[in-house]
Amino acid sequence: MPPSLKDKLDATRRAHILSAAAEAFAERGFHATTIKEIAHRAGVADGTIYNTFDDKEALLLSIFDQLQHEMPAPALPSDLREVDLRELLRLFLGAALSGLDAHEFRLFRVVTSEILVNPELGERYRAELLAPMLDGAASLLRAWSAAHATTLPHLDLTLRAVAALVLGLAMQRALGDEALAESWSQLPDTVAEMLACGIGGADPQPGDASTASAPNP
Amino acid sequence: MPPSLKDKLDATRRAHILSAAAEAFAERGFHATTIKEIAHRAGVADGTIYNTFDDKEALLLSIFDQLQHEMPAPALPSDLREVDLRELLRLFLGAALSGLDAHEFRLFRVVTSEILVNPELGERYRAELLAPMLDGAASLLRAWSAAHATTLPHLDLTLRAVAALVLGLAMQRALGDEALAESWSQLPDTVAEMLACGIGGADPQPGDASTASAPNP
Amino acid sequence: MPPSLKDKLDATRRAHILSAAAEAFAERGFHATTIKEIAHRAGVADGTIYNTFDDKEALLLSIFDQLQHEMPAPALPSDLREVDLRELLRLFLGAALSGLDAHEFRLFRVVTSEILVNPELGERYRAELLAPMLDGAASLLRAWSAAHATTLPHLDLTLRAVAALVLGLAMQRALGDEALAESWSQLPDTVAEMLACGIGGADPQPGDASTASAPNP
Amino acid sequence: MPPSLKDKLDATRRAHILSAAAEAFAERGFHATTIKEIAHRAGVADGTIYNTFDDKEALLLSIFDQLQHEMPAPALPSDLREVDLRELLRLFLGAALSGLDAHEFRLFRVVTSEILVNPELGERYRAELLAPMLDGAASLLRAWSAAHATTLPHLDLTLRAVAALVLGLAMQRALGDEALAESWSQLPDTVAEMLACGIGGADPQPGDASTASAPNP
DNA sequence: TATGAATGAGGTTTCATTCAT
DNA sequence: CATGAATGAAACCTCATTCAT
Repeated sequence: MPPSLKDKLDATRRAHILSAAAEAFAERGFHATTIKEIAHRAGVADGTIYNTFDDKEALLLSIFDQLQHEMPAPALPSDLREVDLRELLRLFLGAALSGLDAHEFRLFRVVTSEILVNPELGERYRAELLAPMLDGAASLLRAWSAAHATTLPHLDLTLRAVAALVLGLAMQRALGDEALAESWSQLPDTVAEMLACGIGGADPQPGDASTASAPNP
Repeated sequence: MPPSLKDKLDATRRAHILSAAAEAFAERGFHATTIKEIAHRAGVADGTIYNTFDDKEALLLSIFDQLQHEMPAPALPSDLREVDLRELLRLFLGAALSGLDAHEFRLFRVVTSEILVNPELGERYRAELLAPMLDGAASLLRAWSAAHATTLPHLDLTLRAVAALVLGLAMQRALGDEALAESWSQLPDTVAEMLACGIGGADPQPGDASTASAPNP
Repeated sequence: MPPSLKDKLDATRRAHILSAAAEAFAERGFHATTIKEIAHRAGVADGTIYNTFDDKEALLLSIFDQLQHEMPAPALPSDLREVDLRELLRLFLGAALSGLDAHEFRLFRVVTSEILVNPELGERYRAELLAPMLDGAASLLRAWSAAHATTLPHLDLTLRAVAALVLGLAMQRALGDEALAESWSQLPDTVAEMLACGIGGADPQPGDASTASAPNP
Repeated sequence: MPPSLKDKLDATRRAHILSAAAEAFAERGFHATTIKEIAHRAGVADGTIYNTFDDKEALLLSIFDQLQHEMPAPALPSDLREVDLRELLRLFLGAALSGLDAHEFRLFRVVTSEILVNPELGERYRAELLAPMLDGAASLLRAWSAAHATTLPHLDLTLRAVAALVLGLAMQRALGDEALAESWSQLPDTVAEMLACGIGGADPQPGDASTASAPNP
């Protein structure tokens, strides 16, 4: 059965209110934002919000869902043998960091802030975002290892370190680090190099034979 | 002039209340914790808290101050030529991660949560914790580079990546990652290796100073 | 555009709450009256009051506004040559004193009490009540002087003295002077005579032998 | 038994605290002034005040007492035949108005404000200040009437009108009327003339009793 | 007697949520 | 289904007063 008109109206209303809520939360934080303010931004009455959402907290959870679904997946080649480790990391980091960038970190800030303090949201964050990401990355790395007939030591910690990099960079930027903001788009490349080759390691990318790469001879 | 009795009593009372507040905040978050609850935990009346602290927010700021002052500095050798990059990173990460560990991440969680949403606290965090840490690390790395007659590319980004690792690992652990909790004490070593030599890089430990450089002899 | 239903409901609610507040203030004074008590008297919840009024102080200011708008103006003949000074004063005092009487001095007491101590209200009192009254009286007396081809010395002080009489009589009555309460309606006449003719001065109203005066037969 | 040292110390302490309270009340009003502030101004601890005064309200009552005792009595000639009505009024008004002036109306404001709203204080004001003043003035006027072999009509209302003038002028000045402030010292004379001779009446001074009367022959 | 920290009742105000219209 | 006024619990904070030192 295709979505009825009612369904479509519902979805539109939902999205409309959610967007108003997101804006408000982003500007003033979750606790400082009142339902009245969200309703005003959305151009509806206070009560109307409660027809669509159970709670003020439900708004935050929905925003969280949205964030989660909008997270882009890295665009990987079908044959992992085509990419070296550095490239793999670059693609992975690129997807993660650009996903955050899209929202200008405003929502990241609000959601992260609540995650740390609201057990329910915290658990969902771990179960629905962090764990799948780590799992995905884990199988990706394993597949890559297999394709390249090599082994990566400390796989678990490595994964967490990569996730930590993403989280930590996002936090620093969310806190107003301007240097990061400016070089955000170059980060995947630079950080991938650093991770793949070690700090101070390897000459930069172009025509570099020494690195882990030695891509497609 | 030595601290008078009054000073000592003041300090004790302060610490007592602050500790109650920290506990309460850690358990329930800043916003969900009421003054009444803190007072109850501290075994004093509501009003008593206001004899020592201006505000509920002042409690949080004081906890922040405490965290800041308790942060250990890395124990470095006087001659940087004695350590290779990996060891340097290990010492640095060790200090940072153990500093966080001491508080079981409860306060880290509360403070970080507010940092993201409270502009005043956010700015202080950046100015008083993050920036000094980055600056300290920057001069450390520069001194090390000089001592080893080498150059580290992307110094700024490298620093931020290291800070990101610390922050990001702390966040993951604060969110309940048990694997991280268990291997927390080994992290400095493993992550330092990873950073110095690259993922999948270099053989473990063996007192290798040349490290990541010359990866494929 | 005629007042909408909403406007009318708003006005009714406003008046209802204001009346409860006025009663409560009148009985217990501004500071001793709690919002809870006003709400109880009005038969609404505490919060409801804040939908209509910003503040506890806003209630007082609104009562003040009401007092101000309800002040009656003296009913003067179109041709001032028709009245002598005594009659002019009588009409003026009559308007002022009956205006106060209407409220049984309960509100006068509360408002006056705060006026003396609350700079904002004090200033408004002076600018919106006292000054216009003095100005109005001043032009009235000037017009009367012109119409009667005479001059009144000390015009400013005279005006202030008349205002003082009104204020002072109101205060004494507000403080519970029963003699004043009983003879309130005769005050305009008697005081006008006193002012126009001097204490112990002049025969009663023209051609009237009956009055109390007839001093030294 | 002469006052012991203890009595003297007590009195000094009392006066000291009272003066601090008066200052504070005058600046900020009774309700806005805290015991802490009074104690600070007096250079003592909060608790010390309670060794001398029962209550915060007792401070106000004591200030009231002080005001009352400091009120100067008019300096009358022993033989009332020497003064005409105008001079009598001048002396009376002079005493009352200069008594108020001495305190710059600051205390008048605070005390009056509370009088209107605090039943106990209101009653004391009427019984201890207003009534004696009216009684004194009444017997004075009666004595004067007898001495001059004349009768004053409306004696009660006249008295209240005179008291009203004093109160009302004080209130206007307390509310910031600058014209009044400037001409304060001339008021007794001008107002006495006005009262004795009628508004617009009589030529200045010369002991003229015929006055304003006979305005329209 | 002076001190001033502790007390805790009580005040104002906010705001998520409900529900009659 | 939208509305938005009403609700009232609950929060933060103040401050007169007490009392151990």
